[in-house]
Amino acid sequence: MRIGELAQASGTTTKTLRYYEQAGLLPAPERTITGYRDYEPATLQRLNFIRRGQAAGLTLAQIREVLHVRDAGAAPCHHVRELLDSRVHQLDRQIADLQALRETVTELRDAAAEPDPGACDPTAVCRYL
Amino acid sequence: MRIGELAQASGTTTKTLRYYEQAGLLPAPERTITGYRDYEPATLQRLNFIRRGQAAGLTLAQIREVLHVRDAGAAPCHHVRELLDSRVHQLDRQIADLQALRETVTELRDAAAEPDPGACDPTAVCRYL
DNA sequence: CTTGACCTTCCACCGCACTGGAAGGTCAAG
DNA sequence: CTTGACCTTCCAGTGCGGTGGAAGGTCAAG
Repeated sequence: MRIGELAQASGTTTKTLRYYEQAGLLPAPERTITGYRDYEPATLQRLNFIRRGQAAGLTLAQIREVLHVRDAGAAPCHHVRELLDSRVHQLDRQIADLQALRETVTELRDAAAEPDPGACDPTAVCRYL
Repeated sequence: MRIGELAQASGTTTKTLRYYEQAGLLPAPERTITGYRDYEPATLQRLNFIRRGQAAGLTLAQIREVLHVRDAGAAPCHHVRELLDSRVHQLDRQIADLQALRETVTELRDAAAEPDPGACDPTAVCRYL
């Protein structure tokens, strides 16, 4: 299958597929006599895996590593579990940070909700931030 | 005050101060005869404002706009309130998204917690993701 | 007078995941 | 034979908030 077909089938673009190849996420496919990339249908599974990994918030570098474990013939289950686990912890930290920030910003906003411009110090920028 | 002093006083770097000037966050300061930047002490307030804005998760572009309103002689309170308000909504969305993602990733992780590599389809990448 | 810390400008680069565009080759339909 | 869709490579740019480094000028202390 040609790159355009694969792009359409996987819901991405030809640009992205070439980029993935260059980034080591997709193996270099066979070529036709005239140099066109000729993908195996199984590449679609690989792309779906990449998409699921991205949906879980993994980076392409992390996904690439899993794929390489797989390509080396090993089952990447353990590696995947570790990645997902550290991702959960990272999400917990991010959520907590954002919630704390939300508190702070809400307080600032409420203080600024009924602004009294006359009370502002003209030498300061804004007393509500 | 010279750029190094201001950097130290504000807890940033000379690089960043020059960058802020180029980015329109700091006005071009006076220069000494030999070309050194010579800042007014009030610049420190401005930098603190920038830092508070960043801490609230505002972008430099947003902060710059507030500063420009201020520089034009107006009180930016109203503008600041709108920014903070939209930031709160943005944070709410981000938090909700991350929480949903955390659910999904946790489920995937738990499914992978006791992996059974033998049950894996060797043609797929990993049945746990 | 020299040393070392400080300052200047300018240009390029970081990560991340692409995206755009130029210049040229290939293929199938009409 | 031409047209237009598709493909190739290569180089460069996006956004964000800086950071690194080179080449050169300035200043105060010893």
